[in-house]
Amino acid sequence: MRPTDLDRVRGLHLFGQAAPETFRVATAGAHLQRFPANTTLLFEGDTVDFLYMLLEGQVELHGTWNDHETVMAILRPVSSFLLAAVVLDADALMSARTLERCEILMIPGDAIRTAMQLDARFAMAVSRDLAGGYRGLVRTIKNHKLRSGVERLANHLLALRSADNAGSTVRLHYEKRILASLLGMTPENLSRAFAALQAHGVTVEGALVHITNIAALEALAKPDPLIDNHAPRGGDILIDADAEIWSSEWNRKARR
Amino acid sequence: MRPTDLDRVRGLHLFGQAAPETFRVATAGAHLQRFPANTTLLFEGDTVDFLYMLLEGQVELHGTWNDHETVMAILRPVSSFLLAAVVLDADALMSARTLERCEILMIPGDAIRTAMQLDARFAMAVSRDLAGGYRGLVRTIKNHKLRSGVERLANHLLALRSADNAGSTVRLHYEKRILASLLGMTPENLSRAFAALQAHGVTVEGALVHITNIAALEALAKPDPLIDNHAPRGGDILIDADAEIWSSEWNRKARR
DNA sequence: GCTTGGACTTGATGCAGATCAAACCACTGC
DNA sequence: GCAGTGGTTTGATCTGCATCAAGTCCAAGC
Repeated sequence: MRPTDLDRVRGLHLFGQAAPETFRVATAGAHLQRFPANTTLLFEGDTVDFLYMLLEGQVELHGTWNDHETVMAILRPVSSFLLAAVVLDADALMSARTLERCEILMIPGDAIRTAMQLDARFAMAVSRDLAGGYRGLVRTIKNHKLRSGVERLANHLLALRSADNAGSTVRLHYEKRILASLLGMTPENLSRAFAALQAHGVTVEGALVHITNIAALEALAKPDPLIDNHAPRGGDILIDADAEIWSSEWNRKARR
Repeated sequence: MRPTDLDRVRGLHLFGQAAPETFRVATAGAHLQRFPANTTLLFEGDTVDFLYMLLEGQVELHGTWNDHETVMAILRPVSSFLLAAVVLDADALMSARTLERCEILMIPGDAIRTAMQLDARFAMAVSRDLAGGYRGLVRTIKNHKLRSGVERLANHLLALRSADNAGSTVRLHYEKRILASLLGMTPENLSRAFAALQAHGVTVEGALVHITNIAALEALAKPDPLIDNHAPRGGDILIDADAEIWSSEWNRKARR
C-alpha cells in the first residue's frame, strides 16, 4: 500500500480518533485491491470477511428479492461499507458491485473487531459511524414513505447541488436507470419526473441538470433537515458524524 | 428504581457485556418514569438528552413531512430507543409516543457516552446494537422497495407467528390503522389486503388473525432471510445481536 | 462507413393503491 | 339506555406509477 493511501485512510473519521497502535493493527492485515468496472465484489448472503474502504471509483449496493432488484446506495470515495456486517460477523444483506474501475482497501473483519475490544476510542468511532449510517437509513425510509417520486427527485437534485456546492448546474455521476432505482422508480418514470420538473425550473441535458429557478424547485421539494441532511436547520451547526447514509465521509465538502 | 427493574436492564445485551463499574455509572443517573397512554415523549427535531429503555407498554416512533405522517416502528419491551441520536448527541429524527401506559427507564445521554469512552466492551455492545438496528433498517427498505402491500402484510403475519412461536393464530398488538401506516399503506388498503389474503389461508376476527394454510401464505409471501429476520436460513444459527430493527431484545423468544 | 446494443425518451394502456364517501361497529361517557 | 366518537370495512372513483411498445440517440465493434 502506498503511503498516500495510508494517509487517506488515516484521515477517515473511523481512524482519526484511534490510537496509533490500533491503526497499525488494523491496517497491518489490510491490502489494497483494484477492480475493473462492473465487477461484483460480494453477493447478498455471502459471508463478510473484510471491511471495505472505497478509495477510488464508484460502488453500487443493491438488494434482490423474487427476481426484482433495487439499488440501495451509490458509494463514492472515501466511504467504508459493510461495517455493520463486520461488527456482527454476519452475512451481507446487500450485494456490492463496481460501477467503474475502483481501488478498495480491504481490512480483515477480525482485525476490526479486535481493535474495537482493545481501543475504546476506536470502538466509539465505529459506533459514531454506525449511528450516522443508521440515521441516514431513517432519513431514506421517511423520504420513501412520505414523498412522491417527483418530490424525491427534486430533493435529490437539491442534495446534489448542496454536495457539489455548485452553482446552478449539477452533474449526475451515474446512469439515470441507476438513479431511478435508487429513487424507487422505473427509468421511464424518472424520465417523466424530469419532464415534470421543467415547470419548476429544471432542464436536463444528458448528465447535466440545470436548475434555473432554485426557489421554484425548493417550493416543490420542501427540503427538511429531518429528512435531507443537506437542508439548513435553523442556524444550527451540522454535526459531522451524522453526515451520511453510508459513511461519515460521503458528504464532505470540497471533494474535487 | 426497583431491584427487579435493575435486573431487567442488567439483562439487556447492551449491558450484559459491560463492566460492573460501567453499569453502575450508567444507571446511577437514570430514573424510571411512568407515562400514560397517548403521550408524546419527544418530537422529531428535539434535542435528545436521554437513552430510553422501554420496560413496559408500547411506544410508537413516527416521522412527519408536509402534513403527512408515517409510523416508523412499534416498540415493545424490552427495547432501547434513540441510541443513535444519543451516540452522536444529535436531534431526534422521529417522534415517540406511548400507545398505552408505559414504564420507561431514562438514562442520561452523557452517561452513556462517558461509559463508552471508559469501557471498550460496553462501546462494543453499543456498536453491536447499532449494527443490528442498521441491518434492520436495511431489511425494512428492501421490504418496501421490493414488495407490494399484500406481500408485506403476508410477511408481517409470518413474522408475528414466528415471534410468538404461536400456533395458527396470531394477535395484532396494536390498531390496524397503525399497522397500515407501518406497512406503508392506508387503513382502507390494509383492510382489502386482509381480504385478499383470504384466498391464501388467512381469516381475520378483530385483532385475531387465523392462518389456516401456512404453506399457501408462505407461497405468496416468499419470506427471505435477507429481508425477514425470522425466515429460516439454511441450517444456520441466528446471530443474536442481529435480532431486530430497534433493539436486540425486541424479538427475543418466550416473552409472555 | 455500417451495424449492433444499450441507454434514454415518449406514448398507450393497465393496475395498485390513494382518496372520497358512507355505513357499520365497538367503546366511552353521560 | 343512548348519543357520540373513533376505528374498521366496503364501495366508487381517481391518480401515480408500472408495464408494454416503439422509436431515437449514442458509443463500441466490425
